[in-house]
Amino acid sequence: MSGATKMMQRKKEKKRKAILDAAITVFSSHGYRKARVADIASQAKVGDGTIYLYYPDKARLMMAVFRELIDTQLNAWKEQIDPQQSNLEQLQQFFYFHADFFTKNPNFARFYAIEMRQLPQLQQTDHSRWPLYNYHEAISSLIRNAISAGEIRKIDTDVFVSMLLGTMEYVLTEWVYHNYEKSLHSINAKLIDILHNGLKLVDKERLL
Amino acid sequence: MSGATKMMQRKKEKKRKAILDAAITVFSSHGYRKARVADIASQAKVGDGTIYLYYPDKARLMMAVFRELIDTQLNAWKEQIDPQQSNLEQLQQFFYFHADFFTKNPNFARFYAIEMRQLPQLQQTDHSRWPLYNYHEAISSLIRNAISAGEIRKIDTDVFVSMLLGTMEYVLTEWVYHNYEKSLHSINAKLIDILHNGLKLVDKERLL
Amino acid sequence: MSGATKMMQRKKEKKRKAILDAAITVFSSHGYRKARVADIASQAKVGDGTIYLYYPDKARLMMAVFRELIDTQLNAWKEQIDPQQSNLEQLQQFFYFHADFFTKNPNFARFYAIEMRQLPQLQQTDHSRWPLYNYHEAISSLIRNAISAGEIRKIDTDVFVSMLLGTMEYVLTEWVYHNYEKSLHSINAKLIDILHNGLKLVDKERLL
Amino acid sequence: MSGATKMMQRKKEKKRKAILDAAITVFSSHGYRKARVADIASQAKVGDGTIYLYYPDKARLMMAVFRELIDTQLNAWKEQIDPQQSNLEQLQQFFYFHADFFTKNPNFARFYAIEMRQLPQLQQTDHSRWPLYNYHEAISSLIRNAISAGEIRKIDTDVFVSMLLGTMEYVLTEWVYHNYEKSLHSINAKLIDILHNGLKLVDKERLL
DNA sequence: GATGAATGAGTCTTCATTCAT
DNA sequence: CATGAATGAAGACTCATTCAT
Repeated sequence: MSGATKMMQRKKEKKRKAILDAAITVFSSHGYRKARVADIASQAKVGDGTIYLYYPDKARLMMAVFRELIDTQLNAWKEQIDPQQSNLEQLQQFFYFHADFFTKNPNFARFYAIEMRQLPQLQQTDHSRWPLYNYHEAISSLIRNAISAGEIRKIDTDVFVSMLLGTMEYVLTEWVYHNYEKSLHSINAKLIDILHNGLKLVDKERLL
Repeated sequence: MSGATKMMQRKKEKKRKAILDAAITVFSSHGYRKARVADIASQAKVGDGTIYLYYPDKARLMMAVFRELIDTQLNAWKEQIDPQQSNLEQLQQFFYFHADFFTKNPNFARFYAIEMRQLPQLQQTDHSRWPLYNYHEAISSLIRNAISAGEIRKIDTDVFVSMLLGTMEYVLTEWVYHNYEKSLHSINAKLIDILHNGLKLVDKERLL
Repeated sequence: MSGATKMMQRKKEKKRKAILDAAITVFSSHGYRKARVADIASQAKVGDGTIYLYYPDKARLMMAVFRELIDTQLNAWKEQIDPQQSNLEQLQQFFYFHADFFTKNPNFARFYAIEMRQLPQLQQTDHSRWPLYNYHEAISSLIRNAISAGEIRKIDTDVFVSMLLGTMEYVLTEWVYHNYEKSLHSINAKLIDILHNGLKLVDKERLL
Repeated sequence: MSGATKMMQRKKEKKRKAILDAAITVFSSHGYRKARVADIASQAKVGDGTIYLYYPDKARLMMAVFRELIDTQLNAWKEQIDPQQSNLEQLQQFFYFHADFFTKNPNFARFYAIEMRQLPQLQQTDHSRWPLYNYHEAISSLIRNAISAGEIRKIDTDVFVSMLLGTMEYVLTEWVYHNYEKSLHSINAKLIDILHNGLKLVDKERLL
């Protein structure tokens, strides 16, 4: 009996995954508002009502899609980290990794930059509901480590995370709005330079 | 004849302003989607159809509301600039000014951080349609001047603007999501420090 | 499974009929434009949206109503045909049958004469979409048979059909416009005389 | 003073004509429903409200347009009548004349065949309001004369008029629906044959 | 658990007509 | 007489969600 139950659970999990995948596809190509639950259902090859056995409503499904995407991204990033790299290098790698990903999947860039903003406001009493919570945590931890390791000076971690993710979002949004001109990689290089060295005149310049 | 026309033009302009003000109020309190055109009309004390004599549709009205808010902000900021200040100081002032404003008008913060993101995508072939175009330009020019004046080193202006506005948006969004905890001013100070000095260990720290 | 499906199909067909009947009633009494979809829905005791599961829009529903009426008419006419009658007599019967029907259902006369003309123009690339296509075909075939059987001389079938249906429509329209004065039957008799004998002076008259 | 008044009257008449002409143009190209009063006004180079000084509402303007077109047609037809022709020949001429006209002005055919049907129903207590009243009268009179002159046999005039106008409308409608295939002239010839000779087998055929 | 037919709330926009100037 | 800015009524349609089977 327990075996049968396990199999059913596995089956359920498979169905949940099918729905999630369908949702990713449909949300990505149509956007949250235009995406119809019925489309997701037919894409997932389940009945319309079935979706509601797995997710309470469209908005939560969207949230789940986000978390799925973000987790997938985070994991992919973590897997390709070279443990020899310093924390700072890993952080830089974070941006190059995403520049790569979005360049290759412009649809997801639109999704990330535009669609995330359409997320219906849920009660935000819980910080961990913040859609980018996991990103925040991952970067946050890297920064703290970099500080501990003496790789960078002691800056405010949260503010710095906001700078990084805010810039990333903004750049991405502009990139999408302006039809994928420019190169995300070239932007990255300039960004890292500013972050690392600040605005201060360097000694050489000061001499001039 | 020309007198009458002038008076009518003034009257029309007054009505346009009434509609815009009503729209700001209604959009701010209900959000773009829940705001009904009919509510805006009655708030502005005009007929439903009158709105369409001034704005082609709800989305464009929203755009106009934005531009109005942004322009008002920009002008208010410009007026309180001390011409004695360096470009860099003016830039810092920009953020303190906004921190002030949003702290005092949290409704507008929500509007700016959340509602702006609901803006229906119009054809974005024209860069000047970018909602924050004026902000971008204003900051951009300050930065270029600061560079010319030797106040800061020669960084990529566009990337830097993206960092500033992106961070501002992100911080604001977090602030709204997390129910106006923290203080925007304290965040500002930390932000400016990071931007100015970068991440690099300062000599003193390095010596330790 | 197949049983359940069959029952559902029958249920669906019943609902389709309910909607169609409600539409006939509402369209007939209010006219196409004033008829509200919501009224049809409540008359049919279904939800507003349900109608759209069966007909893509109001205009197509109207088309379906037409075809339904016309088919019903055609079938009723065919059923009461006396197979002993010649083609010509059947043709005459066609008009007497309709005169009867419309005299007894003046509402349908108004519908047929007036409302049909409000039909939104769909793309008319396909001749079989022509609302009176079935009528055209039925009469056309009678005429061809009458010619083959030597009952009437060899005239142009299409033109003759146009004469018949056009006259029918016009007489009906006048009848409705002029508040159902005259008798459709008396008109019929005169019409048939003209059609059959033409305008030519008959020999007797010529002799006078 | 009387001179000035006369001039004003002439001016008014000119404006009425301008509005009517504009209405013809706009109604013909957009159809009654889609035609906007404001478009007619601007086409006529008058204010929107001005139209209502000349016509009580859109529907009556449409009626006026019809009468204007029909009168123009009737007059044009009358002018080209050869007084030597018999009444019957004049009647035939009536159809050839219209076939010509509509072939050269397919837009008006659409207008006549389709748009006339959109005419909002006015109270039809008065027969002379019947849109085709003038046509009816003109043809009616020709027929009566033809009968008196012994050119045709004594048929029911009204029914015959209905046949003629009904057929004309139907043929025109089909012609428009089916994208102006066929030739109106060729149809005319067949039509006249049927009308004149009826359906009866002619002696020659009877012999076969 | 799964289905998918049924529901019905909810709103932007048009445009004929009016009337103050 | 002429204007044209202002009005406001009116309704088809979509689609997230439910629930009987």
